[in-house]
Amino acid sequence: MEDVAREAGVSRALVSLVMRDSPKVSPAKRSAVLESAAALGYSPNRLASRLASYRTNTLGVLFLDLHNPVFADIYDGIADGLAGSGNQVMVAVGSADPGTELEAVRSFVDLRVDGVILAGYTGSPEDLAAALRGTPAVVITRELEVDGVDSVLCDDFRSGALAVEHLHGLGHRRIAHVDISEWLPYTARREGYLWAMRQFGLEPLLVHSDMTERGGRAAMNNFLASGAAVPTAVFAHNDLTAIGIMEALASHGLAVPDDVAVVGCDNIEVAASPLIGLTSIDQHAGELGRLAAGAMLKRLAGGPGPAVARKLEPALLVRRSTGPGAAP
Amino acid sequence: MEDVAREAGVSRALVSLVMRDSPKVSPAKRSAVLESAAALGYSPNRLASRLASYRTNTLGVLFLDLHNPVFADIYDGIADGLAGSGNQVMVAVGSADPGTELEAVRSFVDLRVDGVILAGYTGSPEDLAAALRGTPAVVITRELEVDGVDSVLCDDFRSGALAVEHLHGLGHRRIAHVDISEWLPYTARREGYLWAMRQFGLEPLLVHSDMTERGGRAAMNNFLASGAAVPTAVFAHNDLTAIGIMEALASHGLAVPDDVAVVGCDNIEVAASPLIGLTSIDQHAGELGRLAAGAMLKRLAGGPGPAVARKLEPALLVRRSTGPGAAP
DNA sequence: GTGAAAGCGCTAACAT
DNA sequence: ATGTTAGCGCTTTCAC
Repeated sequence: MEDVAREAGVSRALVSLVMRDSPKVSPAKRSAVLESAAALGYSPNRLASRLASYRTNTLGVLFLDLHNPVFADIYDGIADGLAGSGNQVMVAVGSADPGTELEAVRSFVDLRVDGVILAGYTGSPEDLAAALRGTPAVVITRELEVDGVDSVLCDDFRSGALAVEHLHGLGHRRIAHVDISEWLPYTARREGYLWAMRQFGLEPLLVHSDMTERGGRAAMNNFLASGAAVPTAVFAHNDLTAIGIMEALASHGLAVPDDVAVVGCDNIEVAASPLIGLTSIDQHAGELGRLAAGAMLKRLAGGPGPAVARKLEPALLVRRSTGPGAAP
Repeated sequence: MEDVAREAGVSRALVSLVMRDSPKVSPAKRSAVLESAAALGYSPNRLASRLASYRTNTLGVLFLDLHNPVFADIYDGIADGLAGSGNQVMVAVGSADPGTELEAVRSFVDLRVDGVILAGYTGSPEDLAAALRGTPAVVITRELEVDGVDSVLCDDFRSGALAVEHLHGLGHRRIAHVDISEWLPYTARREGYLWAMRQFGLEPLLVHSDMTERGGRAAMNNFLASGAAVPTAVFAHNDLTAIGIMEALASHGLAVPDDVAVVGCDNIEVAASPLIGLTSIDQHAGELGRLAAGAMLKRLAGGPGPAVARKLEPALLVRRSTGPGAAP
């Protein structure tokens, strides 16, 4: 920078201004600076500028899992919602390990990102608040009551109820739910399922799995091997699990939807594929990402304040997996 | 940091050493520092430490597309290969826009990451070299001749040839290839296909698409609507495209593999699903990620030098989409 | 093992 | 509009 300034015959401060295209610099000097910068192959060290300016114009986005395509949809929404705001996105990927996500958040905070967007967070509100140290955050898919942390989600309780209502309407009475791990803080879908089952006077049947295709397959295989009476319908926590369930059913010679109807959740792209035809409950992933970006921008502009939550209404999309012929 | 030092009754330098758990500090002082750091809620500003130390212990990873699950496999491989190396990963996502990936690389470089891993890069070698400014890089899925930039890939030419050989062996003679855009630098699969077709004295049939499920569907729909003679087999550039093709065939009442056999590339998880049963050519995505991480670690340790390329042998996985009954 | 001093490369008042 | 002067929070010699 020193060199560029000398080469262009100006001061370092002027170079700094040009690099951030400030309007308060004469066109002549500007082009002179730009020219010698190009000649010297200079580009500003952003670490230094961030350190000095206290502003990084960078948002950290944490994904729980790259394998679930719903996160790609969320990413697109975030990118769309941030477009033109001058903010950069830094992505981190969590993992099954519960400590990893907090580690990633801490890392974002140590890097002084302006805000953190969490697409899925499985830890406690207290741990998150501690890791954030006041950095604004938006959590997608979960409602957290932490100051400065907004929530954007789809009504999970309603999603669970919607699935049961749909299946009940088709005549199903033995409706199972393949859920996630018991200890995860995502309980609303299960509760919606349980609530609706009770409303209809039906006996709930809960099986736990791990949110993956493989997990869904294993859960259903285990169940079928157990010799227990097979339900006529299954509601899975997400589409990946639902697809795994369909695979297990197929490998046991059970037809979908005639023997067993299946409902998933998320409405990932492949669910709509004619090869799969999975009835699913759309969580509006793209819209959630867009809203999260909007909420973050608003908070960045508006300063601290109490948590704001935005909850979307889920939408049932009926496809072949609960289609005609599904009546038991 | 000042405060922590005072609180613990030591100098700032000592705090710095403790924070980087240097071995040259007495256990007593160490715990004293750690304690007061916890009490004061202190955590080091990594921007400052990076600026001062010239080492970020961070690698930038650029993905071309989050929607293709093959990148999740690559990510897992990278994370696995980097585990225990003390390096952090920063992810950025490119997009269709050719400028975006270079922008992301420049951003990584301005942030002074120690190295960049590109999972898919569609630009020119010169542009990449310019954007990197000497930062070490590893490109996955492509061979680039740039100093300091290593390549890790699967033999694409062989993949294309393998697909044709497999289909020819099944008795197919009218074998089409649904390719990517003509201007993209990924031409080897196509060339392998063309070479093998020539070897067998067959007439090639090329259609271009965009690497997505939707694109594959559209390409096949267009083709079927055109009234041209339908090939008995199709080799798609990747699995996503292949699945789209299968969807289009299904919606036109054509059976796979009896009317048309389909071969994909990548061997993504869903290809193996019994619901899809797509014959695919495994590119060893996880292994590519692991190798890329290893190459990066090696380069970080070994300094600059000429480009090194590592090429893996693809593996054909035969499934239902070219299974028995496929003979035309 | 510990402390003092000199930067890392930039931004942000302030004065001109 | 442009130059000057201090830092940002940490790491790093280098003496003690």
